[in-house]
Amino acid sequence: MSEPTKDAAAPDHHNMLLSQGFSSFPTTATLDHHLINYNHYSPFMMYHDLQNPSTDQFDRTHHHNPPDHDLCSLFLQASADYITTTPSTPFHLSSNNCSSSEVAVCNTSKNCNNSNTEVVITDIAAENPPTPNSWGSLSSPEAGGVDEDSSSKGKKDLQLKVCEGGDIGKSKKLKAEKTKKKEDKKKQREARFAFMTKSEVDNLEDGYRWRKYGQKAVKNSPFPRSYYKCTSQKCSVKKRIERSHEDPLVVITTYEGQHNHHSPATIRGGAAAAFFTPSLFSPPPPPLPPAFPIFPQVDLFSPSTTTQQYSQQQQPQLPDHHHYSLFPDMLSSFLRNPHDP
DNA sequence: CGCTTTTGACCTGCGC
DNA sequence: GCGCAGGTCAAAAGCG
Repeated sequence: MSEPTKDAAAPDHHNMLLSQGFSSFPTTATLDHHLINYNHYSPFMMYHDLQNPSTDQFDRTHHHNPPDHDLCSLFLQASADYITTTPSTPFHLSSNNCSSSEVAVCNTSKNCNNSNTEVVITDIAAENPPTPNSWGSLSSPEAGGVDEDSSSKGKKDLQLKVCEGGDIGKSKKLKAEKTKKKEDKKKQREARFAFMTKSEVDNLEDGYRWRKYGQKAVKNSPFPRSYYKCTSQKCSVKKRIERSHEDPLVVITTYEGQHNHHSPATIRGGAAAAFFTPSLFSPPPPPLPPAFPIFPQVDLFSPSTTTQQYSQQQQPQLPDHHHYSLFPDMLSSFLRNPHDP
């Protein structure tokens, strides 16, 4: 997981969570073609293998408790910081396992001060995230980027050629070209992150201002999906909010793209300031329970440093990509154990 | 009055 | 080509 870069004045949501007893972990990876989801912040490192639901190790004992909405929002703000300021994702994902409408299931449980919050971040399609230099020119029609219409028109032309071609070899070649074009188009899509949050409130405050531009009924779900755009000029970030049909208490928030500006709440000290209220930061959090045995609780940025040291060392810097490259191997080694016969 | 939400129409991709 | 589902647009309505 990366450390967001911040202004001196900006609240440090990441460290606020760390001070609450949450530790930082990467989000998602694939292992043996299985999509594995990790907690973003959690005192417990838990996971769920999508293709082996029997390995579900979620702590469901606190689900009846009312969720702590402030904490949910803090998660979202920290995650939004991450999305806004992280120039690259930790590792590539197999987004094929997860369609735009499917969000992988994984839970994080925290039982602290009678609050129970479950937040999950799933990097759905981060195959070709923009670099920091490209933040101002994200590929979207609104930002004057790649025109989706023209690419789809080209695709139609290609389909026509495939139909007209009598030569099998040529047809195969064209089909391959078609597939490649499809993949290229997928790569052009903005990075997407899905958050699953246990909450009675659909639209949790995440520090940014959004304008709703659509709502659609979702197949096989009684709950509609809402579409939002960031109201900031030249920012093409979108988010979708829907409730899980499997668990109506779970809100699935999917962010697409990266903000090219800071959170208005951060600047105004509005919503973010609420997180400094005594309800969250006084009295100090109780000691952490032991980490989940299979997944040692480590700070992946600097395993030997404390949270405080970590923030002092890392805060002013951009995320170091070398750290990310360590994650897949490290986590794969963690994750293999539960599946071993 | 300006901004946001609602909602039906429209567009696009995909499978058959 | 057709139907379906997801996503977006844009006019109208709602709200502070």
